[in-house]
Amino acid sequence: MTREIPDIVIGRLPIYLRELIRLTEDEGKINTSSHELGKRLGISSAQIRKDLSHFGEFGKQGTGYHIHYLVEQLREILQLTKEWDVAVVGAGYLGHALAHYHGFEHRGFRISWIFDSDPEKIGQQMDQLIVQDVSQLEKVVSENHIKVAIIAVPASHAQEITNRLVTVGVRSILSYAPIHLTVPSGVEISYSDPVIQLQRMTYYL
Amino acid sequence: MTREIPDIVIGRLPIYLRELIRLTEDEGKINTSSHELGKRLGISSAQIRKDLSHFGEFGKQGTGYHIHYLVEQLREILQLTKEWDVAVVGAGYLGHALAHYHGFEHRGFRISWIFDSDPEKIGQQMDQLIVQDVSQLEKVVSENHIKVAIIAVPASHAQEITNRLVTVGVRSILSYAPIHLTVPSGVEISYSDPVIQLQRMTYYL
DNA sequence: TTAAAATTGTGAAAACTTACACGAATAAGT
DNA sequence: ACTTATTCGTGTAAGTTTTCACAATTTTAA
Repeated sequence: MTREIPDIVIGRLPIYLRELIRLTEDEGKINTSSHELGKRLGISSAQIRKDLSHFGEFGKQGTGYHIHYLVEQLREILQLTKEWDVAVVGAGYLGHALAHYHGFEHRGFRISWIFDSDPEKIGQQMDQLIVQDVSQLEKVVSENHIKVAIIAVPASHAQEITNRLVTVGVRSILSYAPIHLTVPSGVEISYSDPVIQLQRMTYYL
Repeated sequence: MTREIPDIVIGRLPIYLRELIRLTEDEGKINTSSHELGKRLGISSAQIRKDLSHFGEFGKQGTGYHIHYLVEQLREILQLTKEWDVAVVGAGYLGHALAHYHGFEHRGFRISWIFDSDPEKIGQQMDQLIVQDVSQLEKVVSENHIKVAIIAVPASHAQEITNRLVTVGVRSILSYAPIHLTVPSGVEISYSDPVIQLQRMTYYL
C-alpha cells in the first residue's frame, strides 16, 4: 500500500474541485455523481472514480457524492485548508493584473507581496499591496516563510529570480516567463506561456 | 502510413521550437543535438528524436540538427509561417497586459483586436489597439476571418463569448476564465487558470 | 588510412494511463 | 415486498507513451 499517486491524477484534482464548487455555489446542488461531473468536464466517469479511489472512498452507491464532503476531502489532499501567502515578482502589466485579480481568494492563496526593480514602481500601490524593492526579496520571503511564488519578469531575469527564490525556501513556482527554468529536485515549477498554448492549437487549424 | 500524430507530441513541438530559437538567437549556436536540447529542457534525447521522427528525418548522424533548418520545419508543421490575427475579448487588467505584451511578435501571432462591453473602456487606446465594442465581435471576427481568440472575461461571460466566437468561425481559443468551456468538435481550447496550477503544486509541499 | 567518438532513427520492451465491465450497495417506483 | 434504476469502487484488459538499445552514418583524431 501507500503507493505513489501519479502526477497526472494530482493534476486533475483541482479541476474536480473547481467544478464541484461551481456545482454547489452557483447551482445549489448538494449531491453529484461521477457521471454528472464527468459530463460537465469532458472526462469519463470511470476516470473520476479511479482518480478519487487513490485517496479513499468518498461516494455512496446509488447516491453518488455529497459535494460539500468531497470538496473538504479534496482541500485536505491538496493542502488548501490554510491560505498560502504568495509572492509575485515583477510589477509590469502582468504583475499588475495578478495583483488586482481576486480569483485567488477562497481558493487557497493570497497575493501578499509584489516586487519590482524599477524605482518608478517601487512604493506604488497595486490593489491592496505596495510594490517592494526586489533587493528585499530574500529578506521578505525568508522572514515570512513564503513557499509559493509567481514569476512575472522578462525571460532574461527569470532564471536569476528563480534561483534567488529557491535559495530562500520557495518550493512552488508559477512562471509566466517564456523560457524553461532549471530548479533543484523538490521544487515544483509550472509554466504559463500563451504563445506555446496558441502554437499547439494552430497545428490543428 | 499517414498515421495520426499523438496530441502529446504536438504539444512538445512549440517547446522545442522556443528552445531552438533561444539557442540560435541568444547563444549563436548553428547546430545542436537531441542530447543537448533534451538536457536543456529536462526531456530525454530519445523522446525528442522519436517526436521529430513522426514528421521526417531532420537530423544527421554524427552531427545532430542544423538549428535553422529544424526551426523552419517546425514552423511549417505548426503552421506558423504566416502570422495569425488574434482577437482578445475582455479589456480588464488581463486584456491590458495581453495588449501590451510584445512576446507574440515573431512567434506567429499578432493581437489585432481587443473587445469589451464597458462604455468607459470602448474607444480607449491600449498599446497599438483601440478597444472595440463587444457588440461588434461577430462583424469584426467574420469580416477579418479571425481563427484565433483569447478570452479574458469573467467566468460568468466566458461560455457566451465562446459560443459567439465559434459561431463566426474561431477555431482556436485560449481561455483565462476559471471555468470549463464546452466547444463543438473541431474547435481547440486551451486553458490558463493560475489557481489550478498553484493548487496542483501545493499537493507536493 | 584506420580507429574512436558522436549522433541519428527506430523496432521492441517496459511503463504508464484509460476504459471496460461487473459485483455490491442504495434509492426509487410499483 | 419486490423489481428496476443508479451509482460506486475496482480488477483486468486495452491503449498510449516512454525508454532502451543498437545498426548505420558522419566526424574527429591519430
